[in-house]
Amino acid sequence: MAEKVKRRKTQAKTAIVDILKQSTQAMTHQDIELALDGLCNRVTIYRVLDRLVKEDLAHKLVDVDGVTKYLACRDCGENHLHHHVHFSCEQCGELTCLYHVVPKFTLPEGYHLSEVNFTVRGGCPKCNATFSAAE
Amino acid sequence: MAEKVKRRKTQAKTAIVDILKQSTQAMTHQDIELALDGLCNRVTIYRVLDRLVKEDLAHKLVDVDGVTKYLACRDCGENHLHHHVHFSCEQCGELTCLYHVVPKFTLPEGYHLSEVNFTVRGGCPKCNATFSAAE
DNA sequence: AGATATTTGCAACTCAATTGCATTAGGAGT
DNA sequence: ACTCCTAATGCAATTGAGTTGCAAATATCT
Repeated sequence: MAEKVKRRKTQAKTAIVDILKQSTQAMTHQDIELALDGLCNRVTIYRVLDRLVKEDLAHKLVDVDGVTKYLACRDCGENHLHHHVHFSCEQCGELTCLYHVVPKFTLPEGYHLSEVNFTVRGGCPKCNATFSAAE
Repeated sequence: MAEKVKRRKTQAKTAIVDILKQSTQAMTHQDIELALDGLCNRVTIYRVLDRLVKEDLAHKLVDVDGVTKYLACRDCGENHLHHHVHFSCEQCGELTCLYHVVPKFTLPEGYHLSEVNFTVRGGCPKCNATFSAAE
């Protein structure tokens, strides 16, 4: 489990980290590719993202519809866990972290927990507002 | 939103429903294809599964690693919601429903909830037992 | 600057899932 | 049982996300 490889600070990595940090929502590989505007190859993006996840600089998470998205790590505790709820809006498609919404539950005897993925789908405040207005 | 189409009871559909009902865990398309043993085409399986989900006879859910799986509907309330926790075992890969584990949480003002996907990853009792024994 | 291991680009590939279209087969009405 | 209509199926081709092998480029250390 020990990190053996010496990571390098490359153009692609720096750019991708910047893009992720600037986004308030989780981004798909495609989103990132678009934002990079040809700075590097598609494959490189995949590889950089993998590395970022390994280095605990980003989270990889899967939306309710199976789309994988990436998110810059922000004040994740020591354990790098995402115990809070992820909200996926049906209208605008945004996937955001509700950092302060942490569900309470207890697993039955015999289960051991290592990772959690809580995703809630529905309408976000922004879309609900325009939706109500249109009615 | 009204169902316009007249659904038909076909060989493929009956077989797939049976297979799903007999399984205690969520199944991938591949699992089902294997169980069907050539009874119908791959594409038909996809289409039948889509129909089953539309008819509220099955749930489609995505594992933490992005693998989509299907599950027969069992005593789902009127709303067909899966508010309970899904447990995904890291060792054996099984995805099971913990029907009695329902997390408590409250969304902030302005959010509207329509669907929920709670997946917890870790070790299931069966695997934890063998794991401990091996140590 | 030179050595070395990491990172990148490219092309080819895998795998899940979808689509168009012609054919088959439920099932409702006669 | 026969006919008709439409849903459902099979097949082949396609899409799209993600991966892999390998040679070339480049970051980092001395």
